[in-house]
Amino acid sequence: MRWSESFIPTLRDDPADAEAASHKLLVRAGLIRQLMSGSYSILPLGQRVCRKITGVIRTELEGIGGQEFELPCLHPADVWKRSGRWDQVGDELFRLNDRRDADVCLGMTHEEIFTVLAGELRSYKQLPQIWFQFQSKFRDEPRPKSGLLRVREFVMKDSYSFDVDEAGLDHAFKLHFDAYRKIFEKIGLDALAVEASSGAMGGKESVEFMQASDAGEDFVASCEKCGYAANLEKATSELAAVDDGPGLEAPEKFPTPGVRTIEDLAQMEGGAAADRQIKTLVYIVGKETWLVLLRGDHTLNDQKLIDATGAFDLRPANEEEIRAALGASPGSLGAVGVTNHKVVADLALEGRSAMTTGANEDGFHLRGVSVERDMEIAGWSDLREVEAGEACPMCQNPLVVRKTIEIGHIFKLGTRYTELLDAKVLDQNGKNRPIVMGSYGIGIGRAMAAVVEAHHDEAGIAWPVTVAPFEVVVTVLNPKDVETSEAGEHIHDALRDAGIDVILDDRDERPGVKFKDSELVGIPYRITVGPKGLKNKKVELYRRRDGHQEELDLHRAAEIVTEYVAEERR
RNA sequence: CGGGCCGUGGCGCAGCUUGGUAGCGCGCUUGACUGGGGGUCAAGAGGUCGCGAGUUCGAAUCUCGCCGGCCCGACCA
Repeated sequence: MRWSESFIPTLRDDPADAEAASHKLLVRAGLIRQLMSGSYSILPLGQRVCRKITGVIRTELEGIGGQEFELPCLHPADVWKRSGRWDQVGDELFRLNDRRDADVCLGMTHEEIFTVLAGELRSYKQLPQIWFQFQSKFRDEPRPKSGLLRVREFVMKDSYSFDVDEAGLDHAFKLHFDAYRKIFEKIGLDALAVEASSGAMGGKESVEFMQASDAGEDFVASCEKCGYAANLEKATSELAAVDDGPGLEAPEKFPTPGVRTIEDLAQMEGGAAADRQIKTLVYIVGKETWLVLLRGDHTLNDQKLIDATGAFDLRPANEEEIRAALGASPGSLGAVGVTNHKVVADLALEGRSAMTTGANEDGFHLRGVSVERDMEIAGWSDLREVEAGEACPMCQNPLVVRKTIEIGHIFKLGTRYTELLDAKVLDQNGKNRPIVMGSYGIGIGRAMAAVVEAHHDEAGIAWPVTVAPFEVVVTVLNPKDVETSEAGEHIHDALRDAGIDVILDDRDERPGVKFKDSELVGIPYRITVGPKGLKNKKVELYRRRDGHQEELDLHRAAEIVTEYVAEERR
């Protein structure tokens, strides 16, 4: 392949609207171009990388018995209505009408459609099955950002497992877990597997694969010592016990003029330390008003509340709603004596007494409150967000919190979809039972961006050989010099014939331009062919990853570099 | 959806406050020189100044509306 004939539109400057390193570099190196917010064209160089990534994934999935499909993007509303998601997912689903005015939508994933196909399975003898595809997904994200990291249209590898029972699902899940580890390792990512919330997906267990990066938007708590790791939406920690001391017979109201915050009350003479206060938050859950209780110094994690309530439309109440519900303004709220609203409390409040909380009367608080004695708690849940430095729930070592990119997510779905969409088989006893299902995803573009986040420097991208658009570039310094350009072509042809992905930079450009471009694009090996070296029958090898250089004999260069590449392909 | 910023040749930007011939760098075309880290010289091509209305003799510039993009937050399979 000749650079002079390729469409590789590199840019000297960073695009003005890019922030994340991967965004800047993918655009500058000519791999992608934006079409509109959250929608990108993949250019030839980017497509080559994506093809390598999908190749790695395909190999591993076929290795665990996966069979490849290709399903439609355009779905009838009917199946989404039957699974309940038509009403559940809201604005994130792209909905449209066809010419007969029928409701259709663009698939945001393919549980429904695969489940419809799984309806053709009749007997447990046909199980297990693992089905997968690479297909575009559409999600009308409220805020696309960071180039390929959060988009509205993207290709995803999604796979689905179908088993007779839970044990089968556990096995399929484990197969995927191991396959994912291999995939991410092979494409050059150092993915951390973490416990995650299943979100609106349903199901009871899920694991996310996270790549540490400043460009990420998820936070993960992990323990360096025992390996515990969880998304902050799920993470827990062990807290030091708080000594409440002797309490009171009954709550006692006291004036707290001007006190609006936990901090105010902690500072006030006769107030209470933050960890001796009860924080009262008001949420609108569906059509109901709920009170959410936390220790004063703790923060609510919204996803934990969503998981605990099982609600999908939930938001903080506004000032008027709070007044209407409790008769006081934020700053003096409490749950003592509240019976007309549902009250949920964080586990850290269990058994606590002699606490201070709002009196539902502006300017007054209650002290001497015992949580169980004085409040009607409808449910206890883990609701608070873990903070860095708190003790690991497994081994008490201090937890580390890191920003990460979610590059893969695997779910144990269970029978939600198969029951609603009627995908059942007869078991060994001739009894009809819903297939037990798992679902597993990897975003291809996001994975590519994550690799860039993990492998770049000031000069540009530094692809691992396994996903590089080209493994070797042969840079001809002076293409007008016949001897130089012929030498370059010979090396190029020899590498190509040896099965190496090689590109010949035969452009009539200054050497500096070609060096900069090859480093920006991030090709792992560069063989420089120039008149100076040729006088001694030498060419120069440059390794992008660490800048290592060595001189090679002209006639052995292709052979040696082929070996280097083969080694790194693994 | 709330807050902030921004739309001017392919890319990056100036011009707008104070209305009057649309500019710079890079890139692009042609030619010459040059040839181991984005070279030099010469001659060129390329712009409905996001869109629409208004004010004005005259609008990139002022006013209003709309559209689009980025960032923070909300949200997020």
